[in-house]
Amino acid sequence: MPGRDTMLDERPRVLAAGASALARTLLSYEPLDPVEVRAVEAGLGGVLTHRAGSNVELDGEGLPVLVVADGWAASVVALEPDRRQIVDLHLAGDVVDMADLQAKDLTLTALTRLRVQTAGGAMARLHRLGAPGRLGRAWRLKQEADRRRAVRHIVRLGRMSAYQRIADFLLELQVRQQRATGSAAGVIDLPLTQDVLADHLGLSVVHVNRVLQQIRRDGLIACRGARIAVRDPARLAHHALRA
Amino acid sequence: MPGRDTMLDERPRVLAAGASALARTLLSYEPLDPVEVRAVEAGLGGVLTHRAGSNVELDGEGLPVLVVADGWAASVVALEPDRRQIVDLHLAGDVVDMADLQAKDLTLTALTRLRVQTAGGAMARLHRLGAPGRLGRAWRLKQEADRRRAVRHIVRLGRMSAYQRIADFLLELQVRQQRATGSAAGVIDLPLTQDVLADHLGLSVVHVNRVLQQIRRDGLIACRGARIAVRDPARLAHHALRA
DNA sequence: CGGGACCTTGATTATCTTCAATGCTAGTGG
DNA sequence: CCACTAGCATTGAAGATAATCAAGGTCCCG
Repeated sequence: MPGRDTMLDERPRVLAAGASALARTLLSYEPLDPVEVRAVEAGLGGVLTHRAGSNVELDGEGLPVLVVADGWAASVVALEPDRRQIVDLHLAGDVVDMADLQAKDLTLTALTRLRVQTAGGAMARLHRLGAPGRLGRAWRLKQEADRRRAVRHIVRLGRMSAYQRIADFLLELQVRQQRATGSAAGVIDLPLTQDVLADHLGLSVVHVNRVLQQIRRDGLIACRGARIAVRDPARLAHHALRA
Repeated sequence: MPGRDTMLDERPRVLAAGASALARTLLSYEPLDPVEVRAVEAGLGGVLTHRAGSNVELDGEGLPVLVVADGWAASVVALEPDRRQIVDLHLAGDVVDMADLQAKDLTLTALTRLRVQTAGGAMARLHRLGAPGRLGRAWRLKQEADRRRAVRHIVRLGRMSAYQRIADFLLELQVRQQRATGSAAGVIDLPLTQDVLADHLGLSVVHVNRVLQQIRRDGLIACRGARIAVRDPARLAHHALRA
């Protein structure tokens, strides 16, 4: 089968109007005026760039709140060598509270070239303590969405077949990317190895490979490099629930 | 092994008989003086009792923060009829933020006779926004522990065998119960049906049954009704990691 | 050209589910 | 007191799903 796949995909992402992924994400939850949007972007610190495969460490003393500007990161629990669980995937527009990563054996790893920004004091406070107003509400909605996502992932791991897990994961990803980068519906950017997918979805690489092929053969998706086209969203959603 | 140690002796190891499970739990994270303990208990509202099997609904308008006084509750995601995932188990001393349960198809169910208290305004604020002082710190530590527990559960579901899942779950439970009720080490109170266990651990009832027997036959635990005795904690812990 | 990272494939095996009974115990009403 | 039921634990047999093992294959890069 000519399934040609991934590799580092370093095209500069096309972001309309210069809006950051975080701002886009927040806007997708709550209408914000330009002043509030600027407040968000002004609240972000310098950009740190990490190579794919490197761990994001905290050199400073505080426990900053990070925002993913670009690229993919993962919260990883290492078990025996060659055995790990990717607890969560973080992509552009996501907020990562490093305080939650203090748990031993839980590390933040760059899966692709990764750019993160530290959230300044005001933003970190907004994140940890909440804030009134539309901005606070947008942020709160984002946090609630993340908690729902965690629940969804537990359901995936606990009660879904491999086919369902992958279908459901792709659907979730599509929505997330639409929110964060305003990407077109029906298109998913997935610059991850099947190995990473496997460790996130609790499956073996081989099985992920086979099931992905099955989903393609079923005409639900089509792959071209790191890009996935959702051919039949309705049927994909249907299979995520029962199949 | 009661190591005699001045630092340890400052911590109230033996708790007052009438202390609530919540107070006990918080004390297990941070030494609190009697005034602070009373503040916690004064911050709790009336007790609501639920029959086993009933759902905990919100009759009032607000989204209260609940504290489990007694019994077991579960956050349940219902899939098809006869298919569900128990996302989390709540036992005495646990704090349940009903705001997190607003997600559709996520309900709070009483697994046994259940008594819950609403956390009054001050306590709810402390929960949602944090607070300074030892009390705030204790609460924050409890919340962090809960987040670590969620991560641990994802690892269980994603990367552990049935044997490991059950062993690891029992170990976690033992520690939780020691914290909340000061129960003896090596004893677990588990008034849950194997059905519930299965839906929490992502397994079938039949398999839970067989694996439990295996663990018993291996001499790691012994069961007498709803009471489990941990016969060999070290080996149980070992099997939770690699078996 | 050789090596490395990743995807793909086939064969084999293990783990776990499903189906279908069978006990067991406690509660209920006659 | 005794069926009688309901809920739960247990068993066996059969089958499905997914893991593991072991190669190849492709593409890219130094």
